[in-house]
Amino acid sequence: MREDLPGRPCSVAAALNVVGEKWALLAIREIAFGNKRFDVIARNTGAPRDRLAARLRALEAAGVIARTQYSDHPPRHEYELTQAGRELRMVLQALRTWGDKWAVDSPPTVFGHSCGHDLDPAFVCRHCGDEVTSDDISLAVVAPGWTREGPA
Amino acid sequence: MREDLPGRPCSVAAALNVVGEKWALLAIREIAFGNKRFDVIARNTGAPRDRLAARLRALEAAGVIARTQYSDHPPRHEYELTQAGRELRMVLQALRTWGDKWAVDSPPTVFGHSCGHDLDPAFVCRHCGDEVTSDDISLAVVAPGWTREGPA
DNA sequence: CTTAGTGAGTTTGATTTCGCAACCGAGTAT
DNA sequence: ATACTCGGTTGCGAAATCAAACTCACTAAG
Repeated sequence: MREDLPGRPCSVAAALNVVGEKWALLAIREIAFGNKRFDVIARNTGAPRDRLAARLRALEAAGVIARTQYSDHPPRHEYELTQAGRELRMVLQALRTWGDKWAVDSPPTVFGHSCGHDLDPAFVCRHCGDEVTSDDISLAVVAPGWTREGPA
Repeated sequence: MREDLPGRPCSVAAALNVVGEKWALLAIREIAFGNKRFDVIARNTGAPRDRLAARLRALEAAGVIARTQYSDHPPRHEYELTQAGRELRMVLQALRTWGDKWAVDSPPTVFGHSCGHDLDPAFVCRHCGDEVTSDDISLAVVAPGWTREGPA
């Protein structure tokens, strides 16, 4: 996982290196819904079977999903999210929130929160408790390799 | 933007249809940092110049970025985020949070919130006020085309 | 005035990835 | 005996990606 990425050192780039390939996040979406089987994941994502097989292997190697055998003869596997994979659901939720607003006519799904209501998530700053909108985030501290205008 | 996607109707898929291609989100990251110029974006993302040119055009067509001319001879443009693009910063933040934890050794950047502290964002349910973890989200209502196990 | 440099791409040609359809092997159902 | 399911793999053409070089229009330096 320490392959040197081009561009600046960046957690976004590193994350995309894991889940940025085609179909990866949709496969994770399906597994997050509890669809553990290859055929169902393939149908629901629309991914070509060969690509899906390759993605699932890569995601397993990256530690995002786990493949467990549920039958010996014939060998049959099912997929589940690891802790890292479960936490990717927040990424899916952010994409869904954006997509609901900007990429579809009307939201095709509504999610519920464990409190009983429909999920209407807000980003909140843990320090001040206020909602964080995308306009009041700013870059504060950077590691070597970072500058505002970028390395020469 | 109403191209029929394979798989289920889904805002995540629709969002990825806009920003899921390679380099798209990293280009948006750079523009969000205020880097408006082609060369800087290319350097900081590491994207090949032709791919970057293609992405920027697609993102402009999708309404995520705006290209404005700041010089006539020679024609020179600069890129800015539209409102849709600014709201994608929440997606970047979700990816960054995940990447900080699971895809890098130590976070290469720290962001600040306008309250003055380092940004430590939490997802909170607007109804109950409690923090939403990825484990207490569940699918509640679905549009036609959705089932748990998926369409035949 | 000649030479070098910058900015924003485009072109070229090789490499990778994708997508589709067919096939396969081991089992189960009819 | 035949068909069907599941979880893939194989082959192959099409599309996307990549790195490097090239272009065009201008600006700065000597």
